[in-house]
Amino acid sequence: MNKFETKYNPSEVEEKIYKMWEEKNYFYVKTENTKKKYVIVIPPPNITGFLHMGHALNNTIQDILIRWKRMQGFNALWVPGTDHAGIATQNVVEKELLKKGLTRKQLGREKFIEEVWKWKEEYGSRIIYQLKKLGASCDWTRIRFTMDPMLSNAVKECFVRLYKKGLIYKGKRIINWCPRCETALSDDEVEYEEVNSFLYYIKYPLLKGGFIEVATTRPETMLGDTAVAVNTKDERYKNLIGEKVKLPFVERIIPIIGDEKVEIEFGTGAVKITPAHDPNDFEIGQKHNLDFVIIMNEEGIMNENAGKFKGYERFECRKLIIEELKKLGLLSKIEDYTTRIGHCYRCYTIIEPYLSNQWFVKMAPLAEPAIRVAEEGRLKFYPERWKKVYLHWLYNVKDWCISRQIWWGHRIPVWYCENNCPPIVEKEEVKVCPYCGNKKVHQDEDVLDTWFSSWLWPFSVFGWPEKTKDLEIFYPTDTLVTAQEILFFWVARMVMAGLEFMGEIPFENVYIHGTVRDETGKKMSKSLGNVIDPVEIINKYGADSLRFGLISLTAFGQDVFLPPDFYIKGRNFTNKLWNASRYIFKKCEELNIEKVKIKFETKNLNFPENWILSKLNEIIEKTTKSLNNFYFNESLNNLYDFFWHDFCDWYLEISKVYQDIEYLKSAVIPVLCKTLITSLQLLHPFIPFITEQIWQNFKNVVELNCESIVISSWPESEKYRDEKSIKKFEKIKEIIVSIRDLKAKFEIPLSKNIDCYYEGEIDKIEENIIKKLSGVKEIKKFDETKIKEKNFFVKHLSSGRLGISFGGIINILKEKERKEKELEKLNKILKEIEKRLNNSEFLSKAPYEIIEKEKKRKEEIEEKVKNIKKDIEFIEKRRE
RNA sequence: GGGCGGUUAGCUCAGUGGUUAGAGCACUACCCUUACAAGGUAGGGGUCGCAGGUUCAAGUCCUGCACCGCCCA
Repeated sequence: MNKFETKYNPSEVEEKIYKMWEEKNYFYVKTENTKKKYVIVIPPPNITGFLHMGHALNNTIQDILIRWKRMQGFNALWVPGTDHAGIATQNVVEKELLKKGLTRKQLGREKFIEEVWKWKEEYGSRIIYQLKKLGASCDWTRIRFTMDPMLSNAVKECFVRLYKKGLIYKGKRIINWCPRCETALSDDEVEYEEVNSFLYYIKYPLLKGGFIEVATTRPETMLGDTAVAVNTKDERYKNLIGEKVKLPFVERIIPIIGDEKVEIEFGTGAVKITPAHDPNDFEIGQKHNLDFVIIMNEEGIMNENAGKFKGYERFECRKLIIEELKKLGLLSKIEDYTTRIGHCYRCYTIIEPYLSNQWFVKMAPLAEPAIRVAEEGRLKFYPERWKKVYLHWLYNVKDWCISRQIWWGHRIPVWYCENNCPPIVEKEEVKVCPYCGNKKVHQDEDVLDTWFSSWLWPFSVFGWPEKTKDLEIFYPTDTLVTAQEILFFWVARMVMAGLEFMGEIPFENVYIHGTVRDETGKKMSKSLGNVIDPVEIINKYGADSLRFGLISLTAFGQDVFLPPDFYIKGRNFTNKLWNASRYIFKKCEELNIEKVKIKFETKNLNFPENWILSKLNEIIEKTTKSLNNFYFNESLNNLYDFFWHDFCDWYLEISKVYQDIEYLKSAVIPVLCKTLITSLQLLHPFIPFITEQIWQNFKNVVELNCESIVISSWPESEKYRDEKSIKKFEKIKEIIVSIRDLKAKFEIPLSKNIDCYYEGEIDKIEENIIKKLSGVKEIKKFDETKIKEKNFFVKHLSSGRLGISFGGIINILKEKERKEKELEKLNKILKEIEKRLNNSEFLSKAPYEIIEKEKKRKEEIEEKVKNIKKDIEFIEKRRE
């Protein structure tokens, strides 16, 4: 027989077990249609990333689903992969280069991209290996990267198709520009933050003499003003519409225009219009045919249009302008003002609204079907409230800016001919202009937004646009597990792409889990220094402890505030699981049973066996039900209670009572093993490593018919419930707890065997159990004459009087107080029940079962009250 | 400004209208009982944010308010 280590060593076991799983290929899924499939595609982590708590939660949930479905007999496929994360990765590599004193521009495009690939090969899979540490049961043979040739092909195909459909266009628009990354960003990639700023009131000289005063938060943009606008209805300014203003510094003559979009209440009611540096002004500029003057370069440095301010950085320029305006007497006042400022989501630099020629996806036609599938309920959200958020975004969706002025990413598949022919949009490289035959063609310099590849993920991973077998069998996928942060970036766009290119939603269920925060509710971030590193926890306490803690604390779709010691519950539980298993294992060995059968008849079993088997069936049903509803914490916490309390505290202890070797061999050991093995299976999706290790240890002892728990069958309820045994168990439980309670009150150690006296009927089995579990030498027939003895104490139970002789001293006053408190509480409840039962409306409106329940409750509580009164009476007599 | 979530034990959180509102950690007392001291036994600790309302019945549903957090404009 194999050995069962005394101590469970997670770090050692977990590594070994994961290796075994990989060697056995359990996570590999054949491309075949013979079984029902269940597919999840991973939200591909960024190649620059390290595993953090958010990933840990996200991937644990996916692993639970996949392991559970695999055990249920599904062809359960979890596709892993990573995302090339254009801007983020480029930033990281640029920083590395800077250490060597190099910039990407010095290196040139080709060399730089080589460097990024090198970096990717070296570090880009870190996070994937960390997922293995977590226990993620992905099919690693299907690992994908958004820049793999296959996925790049999908990106090109998508671009070309949308272009030909007229859904991709190039246009001069105001976009969000990051002057540090030197690229355009989509609206979703901008993070807004409220800041305390100032509102500057500036006097603009009128050509005819006098001034018009405008208010702005960004005075430096005045250099690019091409109009001043007032509301057409604003009586103060009506007569000024059509007049001219001479712009200070650049001396441009600009008109005063009227537009109903101008807010009369804001500032002075007159606003400066900078069409090349503000989205609202851009619209007004287009409408009124204004000039568009760009005043800074791509790095945020003022250009020649800024006149004497050329060469100054934008915020430095602001300071200078204010100084100059003051000197000229044109700055009338500065007010405090809170405003929201956009920041780059990758480097947090303040975004510059910037007029630029970029590629866009026309979103409205794509959004329409994506709206419909959610409205019709074909696409389901868990929790459902996210549906509203998703729809709101889609109802108001704006065109998506997809070109990025960086080098790392999918280069835009568009070529331009020197002869000003129309753009050539092709998947393959274009060498000759198809319009004029000119060989002088060049490809667009820009690359595509990373999300332009991610939105194809659920089918690009299977080889789309090729009609692969994988694509046919595994698309659409089943469940997407993600965090709320990328609902728009990613989820909504995947739905659009899925419907557009595959004609079907990419997944049926979207489970959105909460954000992991620290214990004060802040997001975990390196800069705040409040991160709990999951890898560190895994190394110290094991992935199972980490997973247990995370899942147990994360309620359905709720954010979780993680205390630093959140893993303790899991660590303690795995310890318990290990030791209970070890005990059962040793018992099997001791009894020298060839191989324990865990399939057996429930006839001829005693009540404790029937009771725990009834409980086992109950927990199977509960767990499956909770998992079906994505109630992960509920299922895990129920399993915890069942295993620790019902099984270990009660059944396992009861099993130690039996002396009858035959019954032990034929009933007790099989019941122990069956309950343990089934529990392991139910727990396996949550804590895969330890359950597998125990399974392996038991393989030679119990008839398991399966070499690994990973591929064992999910337990099915046998619908077994033995009410008589449950009642019997409740009876002895009351007796045992009462004796323990009395012993505690008298400060008698539980281990010290005493005699007790009991009035009710008990059989031999019950008697033995009570004796062992409450530390009683003998249970004697209740003796009336004993009551008068000074060291005899009585408690009134529902099944009869219980008495013990004691040697110590009880604080009888305190005990009486406690009883009276309990009595008071029960009386209060009793009154409420009586009130309810006397209420004719309750009797006529409440369901029958509830009324019956209340009646039963009343009887039970009355019984308890009666017994407590007797207890009090007894204590009072004793005092005399 | 619009929307969403939260407010339950000292802390972190469960609680899907119907028993006396639960768990883990922390706390108190006793116990090294041959699976487990990362344990066992027994316990203490709550006007469920506030104010109304609906209902036979509200921690749970509705309205308002307060505070915390998030999203969108």
